[in-house]
Parts: sequence; C-alpha cells; structure tokens
Amino acid sequence: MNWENKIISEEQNQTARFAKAMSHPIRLYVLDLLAKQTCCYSGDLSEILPIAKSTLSQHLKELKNAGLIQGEIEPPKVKYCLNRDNWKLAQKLFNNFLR
Amino acid sequence: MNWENKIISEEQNQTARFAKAMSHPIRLYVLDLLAKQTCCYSGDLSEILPIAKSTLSQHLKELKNAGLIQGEIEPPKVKYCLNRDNWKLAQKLFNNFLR
DNA sequence: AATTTTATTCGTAATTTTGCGAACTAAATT
DNA sequence: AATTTAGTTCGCAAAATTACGAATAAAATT
Repeated sequence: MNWENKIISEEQNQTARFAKAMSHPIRLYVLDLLAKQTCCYSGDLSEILPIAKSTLSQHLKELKNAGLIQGEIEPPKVKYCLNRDNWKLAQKLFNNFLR
Repeated sequence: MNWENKIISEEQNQTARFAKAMSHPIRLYVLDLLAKQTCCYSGDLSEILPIAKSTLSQHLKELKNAGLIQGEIEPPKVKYCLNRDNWKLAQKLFNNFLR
C-alpha cells in the first residue's frame, strides 16, 4: 500500500506505515513498554498479554518489519528493544504531521 | 478492537484508534491537507485523489468516526474541517507516546 | 416538474488482518 | 542421545479493510 503517484509524498507514506504499526492496541502496548524501559524478553510479554504466543510473535514481526523494534537472540530467549533511530524518525514525522 | 482488560489503558486504546485512522495514505493525506489549510470540499479532494468518489466517502467517514474531522453541509457540497479539539488530543497522546 | 450537482449508501469482490493451535527449530540441560 | 525451554512458522478460519460502480438522496437550477 504505497501510493507513489506523486500525490502522496514518501514522507506521508512512511508516516502512514508507522501509524499502521501503532494501530493495534497490543503493538502499541509493546512499543510503549519498550520506550519506557530498555528492553524485554518475548516471554515477559507473553506472560502479561492475554494472547497466544504465536499471535504475539506475529505482532512482534510486524513491528520489526516496520523498523520500530529489533530482536537479539540470547538463546534460548529473544530480547526485544526499540530501534532508536527509527523511533526518532517517527517522533520527527508525527511531530511534523500533527503540528 | 478495544482491549479493556486493564492491561491496556484507555489512553493507549485511544492512541491506537487515532493511529488506525492515520494508517492509510489517503486518510493521512486528507488530514495533512486539512491541518495546513482551514477546510476543503469533498469535491476538491475527489479531483486530486486517484480513487473513486465512493471510496473517498468511506475514508472521510472513518476519519469522522475517529473524531478527527467534521463535515458541514453546504448544499449541494460538503465542507470538511479538522476537529481541532481531537487534533489537539492526538498531538498530546502521540507526544506522550513517542517521548 | 424535470434536471443538474454533489455526495452518500448499498451490494459485492478481493485482499489483508487477526488469532489460534499444531508442528517445527535451535540451543541448553539432563 | 533424549528432554526441556523459548520462540517462530504453518495452516487455517473469521473478521475487517479497501475498492468499485450502481443506486439513491437532497437541495439548487432550469
């Protein structure tokens, strides 16, 4: 869903992509948590959130695809952290957009 | 899609709702336009945007349902404007969230 | 009264999203 | 070598989203 028809700018497309990643309460919760602390394990999230592990995995994958988080393998666990660069980019884009 | 399971706060749910409204390039474009000028007619948007009028109507309806815009009937046209109160709320929520 | 203008709603189809449990992977432990 | 632990991927179903054209609505103009 990338309107490159010169009507919608690349900046707008990127903002929409970030918004989409944030548009599900579970994903927003995960981002919120990661923004407030350093990192967390997938298992910690799985204990808190009332969804199947496979569903959580999918949401984490979407956040990764959107570039907002990254996962480091610490066998047998996976530690997730914010992607700080893209988080800053999101700040910038939404700040501009909502001005 | 409103997780009122005390795990996800009402603030987070509201932020996710706004994000969802912003998650489509066409809707983002409309919001961007309305934020930069005062108001505009549905017909103006229809001329600019490469989608059917009925599709545009649906997107405008979603933005209205999310509380981000409002339409005033000026027969036979409809003038759309930002809902400034909720726009401010969105600013606040995203500012907090992305901090 | 018939027509024109502007926009919405309806009906429908294609695609995407969301969610689950079962099956699988990969490393660590027994 | 078998088991345990932590997560992901697969296969599937239900629901939501996106999009279109046709039909409709409502006021203004002819």
